[in-house]
Amino acid sequence: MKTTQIGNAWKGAERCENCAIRHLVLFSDLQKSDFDQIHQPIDDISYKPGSIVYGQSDHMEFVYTIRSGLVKLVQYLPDGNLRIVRILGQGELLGIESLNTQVAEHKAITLDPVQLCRIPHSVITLLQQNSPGIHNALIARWQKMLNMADLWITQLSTGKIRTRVSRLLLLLSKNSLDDTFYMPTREDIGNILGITTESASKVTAEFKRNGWLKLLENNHAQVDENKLEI
Amino acid sequence: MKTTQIGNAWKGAERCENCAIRHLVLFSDLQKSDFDQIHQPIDDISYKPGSIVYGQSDHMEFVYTIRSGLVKLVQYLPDGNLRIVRILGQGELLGIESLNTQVAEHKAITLDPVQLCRIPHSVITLLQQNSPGIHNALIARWQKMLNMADLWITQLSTGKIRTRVSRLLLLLSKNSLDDTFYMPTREDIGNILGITTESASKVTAEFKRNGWLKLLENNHAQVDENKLEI
DNA sequence: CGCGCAATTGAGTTATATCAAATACGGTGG
DNA sequence: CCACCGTATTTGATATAACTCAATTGCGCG
Repeated sequence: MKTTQIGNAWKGAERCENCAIRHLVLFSDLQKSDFDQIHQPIDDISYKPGSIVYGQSDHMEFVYTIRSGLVKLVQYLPDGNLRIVRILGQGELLGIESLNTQVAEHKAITLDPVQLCRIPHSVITLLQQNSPGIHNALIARWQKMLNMADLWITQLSTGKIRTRVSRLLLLLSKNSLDDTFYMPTREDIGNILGITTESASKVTAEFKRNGWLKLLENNHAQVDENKLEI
Repeated sequence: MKTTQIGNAWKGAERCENCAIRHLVLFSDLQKSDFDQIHQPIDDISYKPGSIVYGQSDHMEFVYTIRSGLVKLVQYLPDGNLRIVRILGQGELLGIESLNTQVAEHKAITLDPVQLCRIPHSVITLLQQNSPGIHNALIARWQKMLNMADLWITQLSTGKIRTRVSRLLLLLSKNSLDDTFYMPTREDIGNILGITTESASKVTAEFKRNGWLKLLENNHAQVDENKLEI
């Protein structure tokens, strides 16, 4: 299942300092001297779509920065049902909650090809003691996660199905760099919105017939932002 | 509306140090010397039920610790609809997001008689610079909020109405100190679960008929935890 | 080219919303 | 203390939305 290809592992964080997306990640505020403190290896790992990064209730010794790709966070209900509670993208942090509890609150599954940096908890702990800048970066991620959770409640769990699918597609579209975006499977759409796969399919098929939604290759899609109802 | 009775205002934080619920609040880890840094007044304010502590998008210069009572956080949708995204109780922090953005993400309304400590942002900022212990306290609150948000998504926005009402009542019951709990209005239950007031009423009325839910005076209630389906 | 999974579609059922009316309740003033 | 008023809650009948189940089609991959 977890078909990870361990790429460039290296000691310490020499390359973090020159990382192409450093401005987007946790270490954006750090100084040269801060990086010198880091002696544990920070690995750069590639995942195929559908890989499990970690499971709910897993004991965690790492957090993960998303370099590229999308990851869904899934939570299971006592009755076996599940709900996708967030989708995280570039620059966001996986397993942030485990920094305090050592335990993962969610199952994290990649949606498309994903590259992650795996950061040992001990690195974060060390930086927290010596590099005050890290605090704001962590808080910012907590805040973004909470905003997204609230959005999930108000926009994606409220109202008629057609409205909610619209909101989801618009959200995916806006968060994308170009005018196309990753189109989740109908099953995932169902688990994001708390509806059945069939209902998700009926609405997306209708949007396609109306020409408001166009499916492209590679699980991507494009929407007409003016036609979709909010 | 906002009928606040400003109670004991005082300079600095002499009384914070000896606060009866200090172990529950943001300042639990602070030392004597930390309190000496605080020179802005931290006011203790009482609110009647239904008072607006602050509005969505308000410019914020304070955060609020809940000394007692319950506060609902409400968010409005573009179409005027609303959803209650959280209910906060003793020891929790209102307006935590405004520490970074200066703007409130929610409207905060008291459910029952509430006592809050109003803490200027500047106090938190100061402590963040000089008293590292405050960071963990803040992170812990972010984490608790996020856990609650996820619970709202998975437990309270997923499944049939009867199940969701059950989960809500059980949740309220478990979070209560004694075996009774604050019973929200049917309208609030609707806005918590994303259902209509009538549906909320029909289910709660049914629970009452079955003897699984007993209404007490003072908007309190009691449930038979074994009978309510999860 | 065919296989297997994902997506779509349709018919029938069930759950929930809607609309309207009746009842219960709490607080206020006499 | 009681009657009254306004609001919250309950209830019922009906309309609509969503789910369920089953069958079919479409699509990517070997």
